[in-house]
Amino acid sequence: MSSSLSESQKDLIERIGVYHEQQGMQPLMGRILGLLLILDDAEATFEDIIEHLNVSKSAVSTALNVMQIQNKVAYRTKPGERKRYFYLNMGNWENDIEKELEEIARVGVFVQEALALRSNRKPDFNNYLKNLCQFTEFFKRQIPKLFKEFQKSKS
Amino acid sequence: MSSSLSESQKDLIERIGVYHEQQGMQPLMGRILGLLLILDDAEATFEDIIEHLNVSKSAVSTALNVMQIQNKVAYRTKPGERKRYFYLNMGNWENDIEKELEEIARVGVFVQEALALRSNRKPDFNNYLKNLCQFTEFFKRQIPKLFKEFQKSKS
DNA sequence: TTGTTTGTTCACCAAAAAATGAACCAAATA
DNA sequence: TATTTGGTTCATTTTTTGGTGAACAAACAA
Repeated sequence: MSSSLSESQKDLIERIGVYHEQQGMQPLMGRILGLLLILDDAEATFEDIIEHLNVSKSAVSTALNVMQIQNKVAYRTKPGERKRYFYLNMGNWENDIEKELEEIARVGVFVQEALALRSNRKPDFNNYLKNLCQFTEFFKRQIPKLFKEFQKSKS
Repeated sequence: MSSSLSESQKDLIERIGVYHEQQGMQPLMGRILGLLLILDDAEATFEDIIEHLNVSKSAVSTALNVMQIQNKVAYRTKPGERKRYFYLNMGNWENDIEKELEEIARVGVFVQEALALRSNRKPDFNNYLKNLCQFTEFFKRQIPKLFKEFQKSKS
Protein backbone atom coordinates (compact mmCIF):
# COMPACT_ATOMS: atom_id res chain seq x y z
CA MET A 1 0.00 0.00 0.00
CA SER A 2 1.07 3.61 -0.32
CA SER A 3 2.76 5.18 2.70
CA SER A 4 1.18 4.69 6.08
CA LEU A 5 -0.74 7.48 7.73
CA SER A 6 0.29 9.53 10.76
CA GLU A 7 -1.94 9.76 13.81
CA SER A 8 -3.01 13.29 13.00
CA GLN A 9 -3.86 12.24 9.47
CA LYS A 10 -5.96 9.33 10.71
CA ASP A 11 -7.64 11.58 13.22
CA LEU A 12 -8.53 14.16 10.60
CA ILE A 13 -9.93 11.48 8.31
CA GLU A 14 -12.20 10.30 11.10
CA ARG A 15 -13.39 13.82 11.85
CA ILE A 16 -14.06 14.49 8.19
CA GLY A 17 -15.98 11.22 8.17
CA VAL A 18 -18.12 12.22 11.13
CA TYR A 19 -18.81 15.61 9.59
CA HIS A 20 -20.07 14.08 6.38
CA GLU A 21 -22.00 11.45 8.28
CA GLN A 22 -23.81 14.25 10.07
CA GLN A 23 -24.49 15.83 6.71
CA GLY A 24 -26.36 12.67 5.77
CA MET A 25 -23.66 10.70 4.02
CA GLN A 26 -22.89 7.05 4.75
CA PRO A 27 -20.03 6.64 7.25
CA LEU A 28 -17.66 4.89 4.90
CA MET A 29 -18.24 7.38 2.11
CA GLY A 30 -17.30 10.20 4.44
CA ARG A 31 -14.08 8.50 5.42
CA ILE A 32 -13.18 7.77 1.82
CA LEU A 33 -13.60 11.46 1.05
CA GLY A 34 -11.35 12.22 3.99
CA LEU A 35 -8.73 9.72 2.86
CA LEU A 36 -8.60 11.07 -0.68
CA LEU A 37 -8.27 14.56 0.73
CA ILE A 38 -5.42 13.65 3.05
CA LEU A 39 -3.29 11.35 0.90
CA ASP A 40 -0.34 13.19 -0.55
CA ASP A 41 -0.95 11.55 -3.90
CA ALA A 42 -4.57 12.66 -3.81
CA GLU A 43 -5.53 9.24 -5.12
CA ALA A 44 -5.86 5.67 -3.88
CA THR A 45 -6.50 2.23 -5.27
CA PHE A 46 -9.26 -0.04 -4.12
CA GLU A 47 -6.75 -1.89 -1.97
CA ASP A 48 -5.28 1.26 -0.46
CA ILE A 49 -8.72 2.22 0.73
CA ILE A 50 -9.37 -1.21 2.21
CA GLU A 51 -6.11 -1.20 4.11
CA HIS A 52 -6.11 2.40 5.28
CA LEU A 53 -9.68 2.28 6.49
CA ASN A 54 -9.83 -1.37 7.58
CA VAL A 55 -13.02 -2.26 5.77
CA SER A 56 -14.16 -5.03 3.48
CA LYS A 57 -13.95 -5.10 -0.29
CA SER A 58 -17.68 -5.17 -0.65
CA ALA A 59 -18.20 -2.11 1.51
CA VAL A 60 -15.65 -0.17 -0.53
CA SER A 61 -17.14 -1.36 -3.80
CA THR A 62 -20.61 -0.22 -2.84
CA ALA A 63 -19.46 3.10 -1.44
CA LEU A 64 -17.31 3.91 -4.47
CA ASN A 65 -20.10 3.10 -6.88
CA VAL A 66 -22.49 5.44 -5.13
CA MET A 67 -19.83 8.14 -4.94
CA GLN A 68 -19.14 7.82 -8.65
CA ILE A 69 -22.81 8.18 -9.48
CA GLN A 70 -22.90 11.25 -7.25
CA ASN A 71 -19.86 12.58 -9.07
CA LYS A 72 -17.89 12.83 -5.87
CA VAL A 73 -15.06 10.62 -7.09
CA ALA A 74 -13.73 9.31 -10.38
CA TYR A 75 -10.92 6.98 -11.28
CA ARG A 76 -8.13 6.76 -13.77
CA THR A 77 -5.93 3.85 -14.75
CA LYS A 78 -2.25 3.69 -15.41
CA PRO A 79 -0.80 2.06 -18.55
CA GLY A 80 -0.07 -1.62 -17.97
CA GLU A 81 -1.96 -1.71 -14.66
CA ARG A 82 -5.47 -2.95 -14.09
CA LYS A 83 -5.91 -1.14 -10.80
CA ARG A 84 -8.16 1.85 -10.61
CA TYR A 85 -6.83 4.99 -8.99
CA PHE A 86 -9.68 6.82 -7.37
CA TYR A 87 -9.54 10.54 -6.76
CA LEU A 88 -11.81 13.32 -5.63
CA ASN A 89 -13.77 14.86 -8.40
CA MET A 90 -12.94 18.42 -7.44
CA GLY A 91 -14.47 19.81 -10.59
CA ASN A 92 -17.59 20.99 -8.91
CA TRP A 93 -17.55 21.88 -5.27
CA GLU A 94 -19.33 25.05 -6.32
CA ASN A 95 -22.12 22.89 -7.63
CA ASP A 96 -22.21 20.78 -4.48
CA ILE A 97 -22.42 23.79 -2.22
CA GLU A 98 -25.02 25.35 -4.47
CA LYS A 99 -27.15 22.23 -4.15
CA GLU A 100 -26.83 22.20 -0.39
CA LEU A 101 -27.91 25.81 -0.22
CA GLU A 102 -30.89 25.10 -2.42
CA GLU A 103 -31.77 22.18 -0.20
CA ILE A 104 -31.91 24.49 2.78
CA ALA A 105 -34.13 26.89 0.90
CA ARG A 106 -36.53 24.05 0.13
CA VAL A 107 -38.36 24.56 3.44
CA GLY A 108 -39.88 27.57 1.77
CA VAL A 109 -41.73 25.39 -0.68
CA PHE A 110 -43.32 23.40 2.12
CA VAL A 111 -44.27 26.52 4.02
CA GLN A 112 -45.81 27.85 0.82
CA GLU A 113 -47.86 24.69 0.48
CA ALA A 114 -48.87 24.88 4.12
CA LEU A 115 -50.04 28.45 3.64
CA ALA A 116 -52.19 27.37 0.71
CA LEU A 117 -53.97 24.88 2.97
CA ARG A 118 -54.30 27.13 6.01
CA SER A 119 -57.38 29.16 6.90
CA ASN A 120 -56.76 32.64 8.20
CA ARG A 121 -57.73 31.74 11.73
CA LYS A 122 -54.26 32.70 12.85
CA PRO A 123 -53.26 35.72 10.74
CA ASP A 124 -50.15 36.44 12.78
CA PHE A 125 -48.88 32.94 12.32
CA ASN A 126 -49.66 33.07 8.62
CA ASN A 127 -47.84 36.34 8.25
CA TYR A 128 -44.92 34.82 9.98
CA LEU A 129 -44.91 31.99 7.49
CA LYS A 130 -45.19 34.41 4.60
CA ASN A 131 -42.16 36.24 5.88
CA LEU A 132 -40.22 33.01 6.01
CA CYS A 133 -41.25 32.21 2.44
CA GLN A 134 -40.12 35.60 1.31
CA PHE A 135 -36.77 35.00 2.86
CA THR A 136 -36.26 31.63 1.21
CA GLU A 137 -37.20 33.15 -2.15
CA PHE A 138 -34.81 36.02 -1.57
CA PHE A 139 -32.16 33.54 -0.51
CA LYS A 140 -32.54 31.42 -3.62
CA ARG A 141 -32.05 34.49 -5.77
CA GLN A 142 -28.88 35.37 -3.86
CA ILE A 143 -27.21 32.01 -4.39
CA PRO A 144 -25.87 32.58 -7.90
CA LYS A 145 -24.88 36.11 -6.96
CA LEU A 146 -22.83 34.71 -4.11
CA PHE A 147 -20.60 32.77 -6.47
CA LYS A 148 -20.26 35.66 -8.87
CA GLU A 149 -19.32 37.98 -6.05
CA PHE A 150 -16.70 35.51 -4.91
CA GLN A 151 -15.15 35.38 -8.36
CA LYS A 152 -15.14 39.15 -8.46
CA SER A 153 -13.54 39.39 -5.02
CA LYS A 154 -10.63 37.30 -6.21
CA SER A 155 -9.72 39.46 -9.15
CA MET B 1 -59.26 15.71 19.20
CA SER B 2 -59.32 18.83 17.10
CA SER B 3 -60.76 18.52 13.60
CA SER B 4 -59.60 15.66 11.42
CA LEU B 5 -57.09 16.20 8.65
CA SER B 6 -57.71 16.09 4.91
CA GLU B 7 -55.72 13.80 2.67
CA SER B 8 -53.66 16.64 1.27
CA GLN B 9 -52.89 17.85 4.76
CA LYS B 10 -51.77 14.39 5.84
CA ASP B 11 -49.71 14.08 2.72
CA LEU B 12 -47.98 17.38 3.26
CA ILE B 13 -47.22 16.47 6.88
CA GLU B 14 -45.53 13.29 5.71
CA ARG B 15 -43.49 15.12 3.10
CA ILE B 16 -42.41 17.71 5.63
CA GLY B 17 -41.50 14.83 7.90
CA VAL B 18 -39.35 13.19 5.25
CA TYR B 19 -37.65 16.47 4.43
CA HIS B 20 -36.66 17.02 8.04
CA GLU B 21 -35.65 13.41 8.41
CA GLN B 22 -33.24 13.90 5.52
CA GLN B 23 -31.92 16.99 7.25
CA GLY B 24 -30.96 14.73 10.15
CA MET B 25 -33.98 15.09 12.40
CA GLN B 26 -35.75 12.14 14.02
CA PRO B 27 -38.74 10.97 11.95
CA LEU B 28 -41.36 11.73 14.53
CA MET B 29 -39.95 15.17 15.24
CA GLY B 30 -40.22 16.06 11.60
CA ARG B 31 -43.85 15.01 11.45
CA ILE B 32 -44.68 16.93 14.59
CA LEU B 33 -43.22 20.03 12.99
CA GLY B 34 -45.36 19.34 9.96
CA LEU B 35 -48.49 18.87 12.03
CA LEU B 36 -48.02 22.10 13.95
CA LEU B 37 -47.46 23.91 10.68
CA ILE B 38 -50.61 22.52 9.08
CA LEU B 39 -53.13 22.69 11.92
CA ASP B 40 -55.37 25.71 11.58
CA ASP B 41 -55.00 26.42 15.27
CA ALA B 42 -51.24 26.25 14.94
CA GLU B 43 -51.16 24.29 18.17
CA ALA B 44 -51.91 20.81 19.44
CA THR B 45 -52.14 18.96 22.70
CA PHE B 46 -50.23 15.85 23.55
CA GLU B 47 -53.30 13.79 22.71
CA ASP B 48 -53.91 15.58 19.41
CA ILE B 49 -50.44 14.67 18.30
CA ILE B 50 -50.85 11.03 19.33
CA GLU B 51 -54.11 10.69 17.44
CA HIS B 52 -53.19 12.62 14.33
CA LEU B 53 -49.86 10.87 13.89
CA ASN B 54 -50.79 7.45 15.30
CA VAL B 55 -47.88 7.11 17.63
CA SER B 56 -47.39 6.18 21.24
CA LYS B 57 -47.41 8.55 24.20
CA SER B 58 -43.82 7.76 25.02
CA ALA B 59 -42.60 8.54 21.54
CA VAL B 60 -44.36 11.90 21.61
CA SER B 61 -43.08 12.67 25.08
CA THR B 62 -39.49 12.03 24.08
CA ALA B 63 -39.75 13.91 20.81
CA LEU B 64 -41.39 16.95 22.39
CA ASN B 65 -38.79 17.14 25.12
CA VAL B 66 -35.97 17.16 22.61
CA MET B 67 -37.77 19.72 20.49
CA GLN B 68 -38.27 21.98 23.48
CA ILE B 69 -34.60 21.82 24.37
CA GLN B 70 -33.80 22.66 20.75
CA ASN B 71 -36.20 25.58 20.96
CA LYS B 72 -38.25 24.26 18.07
CA VAL B 73 -41.51 24.13 20.02
CA ALA B 74 -42.91 25.57 23.23
CA TYR B 75 -46.19 25.12 25.02
CA ARG B 76 -48.77 27.25 26.72
CA THR B 77 -51.60 26.27 29.03
CA LYS B 78 -55.15 27.52 29.16
CA PRO B 79 -56.78 28.67 32.42
CA GLY B 80 -58.50 25.80 34.16
CA GLU B 81 -56.95 23.15 31.89
CA ARG B 82 -54.01 20.98 32.64
CA LYS B 83 -53.27 20.11 29.03
CA ARG B 84 -50.32 21.62 27.32
CA TYR B 85 -50.81 23.25 23.97
CA PHE B 86 -47.68 22.85 21.91
CA TYR B 87 -46.84 25.27 19.14
CA LEU B 88 -43.97 26.04 16.83
CA ASN B 89 -41.46 28.40 18.27
CA MET B 90 -41.31 30.66 15.24
CA GLY B 91 -39.17 33.20 17.01
CA ASN B 92 -35.97 32.21 15.35
CA TRP B 93 -36.01 30.63 11.95
CA GLU B 94 -33.37 33.20 11.02
CA ASN B 95 -31.16 31.71 13.66
CA ASP B 96 -31.85 28.16 12.52
CA ILE B 97 -31.04 28.95 8.91
CA GLU B 98 -27.95 30.85 9.95
CA LYS B 99 -26.71 27.82 11.83
CA GLU B 100 -27.34 25.54 8.88
CA LEU B 101 -25.39 27.86 6.61
CA GLU B 102 -22.49 27.95 9.04
CA GLU B 103 -22.57 24.18 9.20
CA ILE B 104 -22.15 24.02 5.44
CA ALA B 105 -19.22 26.39 5.59
CA ARG B 106 -17.54 24.13 8.14
CA VAL B 107 -16.01 21.98 5.36
CA GLY B 108 -13.60 24.82 4.92
CA VAL B 109 -12.08 24.19 8.33
CA PHE B 110 -11.37 20.57 7.47
CA VAL B 111 -9.91 21.48 4.12
CA GLN B 112 -7.71 24.01 5.89
CA GLU B 113 -6.49 21.30 8.25
CA ALA B 114 -5.89 18.95 5.36
CA LEU B 115 -3.81 21.57 3.60
CA ALA B 116 -1.68 21.98 6.69
CA LEU B 117 -0.85 18.25 6.59
CA ARG B 118 -0.32 17.98 2.83
CA SER B 119 3.02 18.09 1.10
CA ASN B 120 3.17 20.01 -2.13
CA ARG B 121 3.46 16.94 -4.26
CA LYS B 122 0.22 17.92 -5.98
CA PRO B 123 0.30 21.71 -6.26
CA ASP B 124 -2.76 21.85 -8.49
CA PHE B 125 -4.81 19.87 -6.06
CA ASN B 126 -3.60 22.02 -3.18
CA ASN B 127 -4.45 25.20 -5.04
CA TYR B 128 -7.84 23.82 -5.67
CA LEU B 129 -8.29 23.23 -1.95
CA LYS B 130 -7.06 26.72 -1.17
CA ASN B 131 -9.65 28.13 -3.49
CA LEU B 132 -12.38 26.16 -1.73
CA CYS B 133 -11.18 27.47 1.62
CA GLN B 134 -11.26 31.00 0.34
CA PHE B 135 -14.82 30.51 -0.76
CA THR B 136 -15.99 29.15 2.58
CA GLU B 137 -14.34 32.09 4.34
CA PHE B 138 -15.98 34.50 1.94
CA PHE B 139 -19.27 32.71 2.41
CA LYS B 140 -19.14 32.92 6.20
CA ARG B 141 -18.62 36.66 5.94
CA GLN B 142 -21.64 36.97 3.65
CA ILE B 143 -24.08 35.20 5.98
CA PRO B 144 -24.93 38.13 8.27
CA LYS B 145 -25.07 40.43 5.26
CA LEU B 146 -27.65 38.16 3.71
CA PHE B 147 -30.11 38.71 6.53
CA LYS B 148 -29.46 42.44 6.60
CA GLU B 149 -30.03 42.67 2.86
CA PHE B 150 -33.28 40.80 3.24
CA GLN B 151 -34.53 43.23 5.88
CA LYS B 152 -33.54 46.11 3.64
CA SER B 153 -35.29 44.59 0.62
CA LYS B 154 -38.55 44.50 2.55
CA SER B 155 -38.60 48.19 3.47
C1' DT C 1 -6.71 -23.91 -20.96
C1' DT C 2 -5.64 -22.73 -16.32
C1' DG C 3 -4.56 -19.36 -13.09
C1' DT C 4 -4.34 -14.60 -11.21
C1' DT C 5 -5.77 -10.10 -10.40
C1' DT C 6 -9.48 -6.76 -9.69
C1' DG C 7 -13.75 -5.79 -8.60
C1' DT C 8 -19.07 -7.01 -7.94
C1' DT C 9 -23.13 -9.27 -5.91
C1' DC C 10 -25.81 -11.05 -2.46
C1' DA C 11 -27.34 -13.62 1.59
C1' DC C 12 -26.50 -12.95 6.24
C1' DC C 13 -25.31 -10.52 10.75
C1' DA C 14 -24.49 -6.97 14.32
C1' DA C 15 -25.30 -2.57 16.04
C1' DA C 16 -27.92 1.48 16.28
C1' DA C 17 -32.13 4.04 15.95
C1' DA C 18 -36.91 4.49 16.77
C1' DA C 19 -41.21 3.14 18.60
C1' DT C 20 -44.08 0.49 21.94
C1' DG C 21 -46.52 -0.60 26.26
C1' DA C 22 -46.70 -0.99 30.95
C1' DA C 23 -45.50 0.80 35.24
C1' DC C 24 -45.02 4.91 37.39
C1' DC C 25 -45.50 9.79 39.30
C1' DA C 26 -47.41 14.33 40.30
C1' DA C 27 -51.16 17.42 40.33
C1' DA C 28 -55.93 18.21 40.41
C1' DT C 29 -60.57 16.53 41.62
C1' DA C 30 -64.20 14.04 43.88
C1' DT D 1 -58.62 9.64 51.06
C1' DA D 2 -59.29 7.51 46.50
C1' DT D 3 -59.59 8.55 41.54
C1' DT D 4 -58.75 10.62 37.33
C1' DT D 5 -55.91 13.21 34.20
C1' DG D 6 -51.60 14.37 31.83
C1' DG D 7 -47.32 13.20 31.18
C1' DT D 8 -42.68 10.53 32.07
C1' DT D 9 -39.56 6.54 32.33
C1' DC D 10 -37.65 2.46 31.01
C1' DA D 11 -37.23 -2.34 29.60
C1' DT D 12 -38.39 -4.61 25.43
C1' DT D 13 -39.28 -5.10 20.52
C1' DT D 14 -39.11 -3.67 15.71
C1' DT D 15 -36.94 -1.52 11.92
C1' DT D 16 -33.19 0.36 9.56
C1' DT D 17 -28.45 0.74 8.51
C1' DG D 18 -23.93 -0.57 7.58
C1' DG D 19 -20.86 -3.90 7.05
C1' DT D 20 -18.95 -8.85 6.23
C1' DG D 21 -17.38 -12.81 3.69
C1' DA D 22 -18.01 -16.14 0.28
C1' DA D 23 -19.21 -17.04 -4.29
C1' DC D 24 -19.02 -15.12 -8.70
C1' DA D 25 -17.56 -12.53 -13.05
C1' DA D 26 -14.48 -10.16 -16.22
C1' DA D 27 -10.07 -9.29 -17.93
C1' DC D 28 -5.71 -10.47 -18.69
C1' DA D 29 -1.44 -13.59 -18.32
C1' DA D 30 1.02 -17.87 -18.57
